[in-house]
Amino acid sequence: MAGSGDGTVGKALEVLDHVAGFARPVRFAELLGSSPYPKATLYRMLQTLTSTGMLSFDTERHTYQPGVRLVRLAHSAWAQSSLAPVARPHLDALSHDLGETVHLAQLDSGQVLYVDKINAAQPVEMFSQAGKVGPAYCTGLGKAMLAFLNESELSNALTRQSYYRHTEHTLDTPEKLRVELDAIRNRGHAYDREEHEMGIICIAMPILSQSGRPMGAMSITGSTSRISMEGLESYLPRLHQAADAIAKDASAWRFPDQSGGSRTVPQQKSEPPCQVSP
Amino acid sequence: MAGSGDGTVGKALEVLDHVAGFARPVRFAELLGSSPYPKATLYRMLQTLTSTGMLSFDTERHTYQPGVRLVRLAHSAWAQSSLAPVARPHLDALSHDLGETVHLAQLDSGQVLYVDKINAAQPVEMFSQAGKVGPAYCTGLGKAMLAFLNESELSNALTRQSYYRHTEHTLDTPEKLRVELDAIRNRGHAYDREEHEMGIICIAMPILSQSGRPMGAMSITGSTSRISMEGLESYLPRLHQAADAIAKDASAWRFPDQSGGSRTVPQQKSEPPCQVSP
DNA sequence: CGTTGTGGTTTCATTATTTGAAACCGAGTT
DNA sequence: AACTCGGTTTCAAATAATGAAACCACAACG
Repeated sequence: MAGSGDGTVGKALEVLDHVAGFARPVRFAELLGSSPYPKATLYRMLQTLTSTGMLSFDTERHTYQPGVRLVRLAHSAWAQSSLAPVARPHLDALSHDLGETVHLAQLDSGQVLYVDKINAAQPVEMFSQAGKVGPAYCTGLGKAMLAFLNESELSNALTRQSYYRHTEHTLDTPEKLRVELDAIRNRGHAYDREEHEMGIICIAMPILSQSGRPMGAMSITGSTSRISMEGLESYLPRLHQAADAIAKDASAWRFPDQSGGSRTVPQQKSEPPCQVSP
Repeated sequence: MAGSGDGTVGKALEVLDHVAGFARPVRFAELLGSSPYPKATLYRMLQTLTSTGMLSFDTERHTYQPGVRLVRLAHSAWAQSSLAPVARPHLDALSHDLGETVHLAQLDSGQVLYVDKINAAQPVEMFSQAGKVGPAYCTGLGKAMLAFLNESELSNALTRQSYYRHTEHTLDTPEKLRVELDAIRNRGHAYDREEHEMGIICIAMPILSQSGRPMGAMSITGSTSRISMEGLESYLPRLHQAADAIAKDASAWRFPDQSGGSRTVPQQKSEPPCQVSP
């Protein structure tokens, strides 16, 4: 039931998030303005984060930005904690068969975290998609996952939604949303009827563990100009099959090898500082 | 000149790295075995990291693994701190024209951090490539960047190499490496003559800032079965042109907008804990 | 040319957090 | 029942974080 800041580390990470929140390099003063911490404290936190490579500091412009060390860490997070590696072949097949765009996402802090995307035509946009976050209350993926949370998780998650009215179809209150989630739970899959963005619709399905918890969700997306809700509906069997297959693989996965605990080949010796200066 | 652990946060991040180092879920005891911290301390650190979502804990198997929150953070790191977004069109064009695989990397802690890859044929492998790290001393990309570091940075970086002899062509001492780096600095580009992996060769070029510092490097890779060193050499002009263009764009970049400091649309309300249980 | 302001950095006594040895706990062995 | 092996909790001592205020560099101003 811990709130936000777990000790020093928690605070430091809040600051990190804060910096990442600006989608651009930020100056100290800007951060200070929008931060609960006093000057000196914030200053020292930034110092620490910078010297550990989580942030990088541009000495010319005096700006902070998320450091590349994160990219490295994220690689292992993505490879291990996300469904993406297991799901990839299934998504590929699905997108290939149907010729539509397919998304894979997981729930993170009540938000939809995209972890993979297979673009129908174009050659993928990589990271520019994976790692992106979106609202849960108004996307097919989000609703598909929310619908299968237990009550305590759900009520927690519902608190975190902004209920911003993106379009005229957005479900903009927890009450409306709960009704929809019940329907989804019964039906087994979710729709996005232009609730997040006009002209964009999708059909989404949760990827459930044995115990029925949502490990993630996948969706088939289309634009109203190209496809109708009924059109998407017709993909249901394939979608269902893919989601099941991923769930199955994901559970099977989890027992790689119980062998030794070190990397194959030595790569480096110790840890270092890190700084940018263009 | 700070060593490794900056205060509590530094230590916590070391632990995080440690967990990420295992490329699989790890149990407490395993970590304890290979950690300098006493039981209780390590335990509490893991708790903190888990409750902040940097790690996730599998309650069934009692294992830790990097948390998805990292993926989210890395997205902004990648988009802001890496050359990838700016470089992407150039890499695409290059790979398309030449029909070869192109890599983009940056130096992180004396190692090569891949931030993008355009695969000649296949439709990209996403994160599975971006975020990966490799040795600097025996790759074209690594050597291209090392060659343009200043003496203090270089000697620091050279310390961090493992000099593991991957192939019979690997330069396996700092001395040999320095000679090679001098040559590269004069020549302006680097080769990988099967130094990292037999059958794989590449030509690499640093991407230099105005001040001559290496912001990153790019390479064209091939297998000896398909192309010769001379073949790669013939791509030099295009490679050079691309590297220059990226350098130019990267410097021009850096002035997005000076407008307000908040996101466009509200997305969530506060920060939460995070846990996995499949 | 001295004054005021702004953005950033450092000091230092106070306060809160981290630390780790050791005790403890629960679930399997033997 | 005694023992061991992961894992978790306690508690006084050691350490690190805190933040008000001082300080510094530099630029704009009067």
